[in-house]
Amino acid sequence: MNFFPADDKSRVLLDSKLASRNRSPTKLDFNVNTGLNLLTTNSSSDQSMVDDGVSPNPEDKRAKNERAVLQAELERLKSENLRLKDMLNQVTSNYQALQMHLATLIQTQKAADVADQIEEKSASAQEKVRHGGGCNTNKLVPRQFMDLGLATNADTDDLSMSSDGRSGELSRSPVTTGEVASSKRHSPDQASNWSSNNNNKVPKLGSSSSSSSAKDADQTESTMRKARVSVRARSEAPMITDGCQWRKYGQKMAKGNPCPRAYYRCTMAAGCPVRKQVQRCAEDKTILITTYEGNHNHPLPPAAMAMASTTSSAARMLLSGSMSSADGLMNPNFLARTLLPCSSSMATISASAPFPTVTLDLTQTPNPLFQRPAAGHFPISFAATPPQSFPQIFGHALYNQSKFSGLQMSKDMEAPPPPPALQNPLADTLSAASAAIASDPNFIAALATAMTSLIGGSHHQKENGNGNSNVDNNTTSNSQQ
DNA sequence: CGCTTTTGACCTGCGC
DNA sequence: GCGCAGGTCAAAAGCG
Repeated sequence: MNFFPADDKSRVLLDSKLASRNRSPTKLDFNVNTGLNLLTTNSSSDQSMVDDGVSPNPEDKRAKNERAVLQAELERLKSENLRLKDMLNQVTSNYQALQMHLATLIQTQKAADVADQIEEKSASAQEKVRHGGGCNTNKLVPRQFMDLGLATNADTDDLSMSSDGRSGELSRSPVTTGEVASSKRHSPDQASNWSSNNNNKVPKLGSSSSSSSAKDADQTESTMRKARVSVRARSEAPMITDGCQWRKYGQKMAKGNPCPRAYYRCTMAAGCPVRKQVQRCAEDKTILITTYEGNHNHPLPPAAMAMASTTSSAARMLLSGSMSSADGLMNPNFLARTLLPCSSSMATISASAPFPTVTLDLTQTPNPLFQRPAAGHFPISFAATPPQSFPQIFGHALYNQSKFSGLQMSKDMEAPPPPPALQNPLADTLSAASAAIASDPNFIAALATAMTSLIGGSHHQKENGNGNSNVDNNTTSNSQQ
């Protein structure tokens, strides 16, 4: 007997094609049952036969038919769901593979750059050691580390020790450090002067005469320039909210700009060296230019981490690049390759300014990172770096860098080995991007949307600008800019 | 009363 | 040496 005419056979084939592998036994059972209980498992094509009025119990048959229809629909949806899942998995795997490949390419390129820089530097150091003599030689070697962008903490700790012997004071040393690093005005002795300025305005000239090596250090320091990070953002507010507490300590009319420039100092901790300048753009007064300088010497609230870390990272990278060259001047190519690849449309570096300055321009397209993913720039892979990983990176508080970077120098890297230097540019670019997010609410919204669509909502952690990539620092880290 | 802001004076570096 | 410009100080004023 053939209970399965052509219709049922074709349906079995169709079902077997749609069903997943592990569901085939069920499907088989289903089909067998269908064969044995023709009325209950008929598809809609059998409806006319079922409803021909011959059946003794039409209501029961109708219910069974409905059930059969629903089951068929369910099976269809299941198979479609599986198919979509397979597609999603394939797309995801392809996406991840591409990201890995891209990251590898970027890091390879940066590794080559960093290797070149280090090679040049070590050659220069060896040259100096060979030709240098006397007490200066001893100073030169650690200087080389600093020239690679290392924190000036060790140096300044020494200086603060020599000047007032109170370097252990947390609120003191960082201040000194922050100012020493580079202010063209404050040489290290002046830095200690700065730290005591609140009490005594008379410069401590005596402290600078402690030794000739200190003078050499002063001269060298005077050639260093303080890195700054400038953020341009459209804002009607007098100041962008970056999570920190600021106290205004001055205001000046700057040349070429009708808008006054305001000077703020971080008041979250006594002696925090971080300052910022806020000024509206002369050309477009809706653009607020905020320039950050220095590193915080205290723990930061999450809301402040993004901007603080960004300024720190960007400035550190700037110094790292600038110090890489033999004469301490900037190496724009290096910087361009490390910072700009990710965000050339929003970040610029000014080497001609009094201070080396990284400018993050958030006034352009709110999200160049996502709008131009294939423009040849590293798209700051938020997706490659899953959102939940940001807080991990983020966890390295600036406070810690500034606190330990000096020790890393003086104690020959007893701290856990920092990530390879080549990873820092990546981290820094992430930082820069996170800062961008932090300061632009529209960007945050765009990012949230993009991430939701990219990650499929599996990662719901909001960045809100807190994403930070202040990867634990580079041996060449300059925790105090 | 304590903190913040304002604002004129002062300091420093740089170019001429 | 002088003037300019950027940056900072600190007394006075404002504010909650």
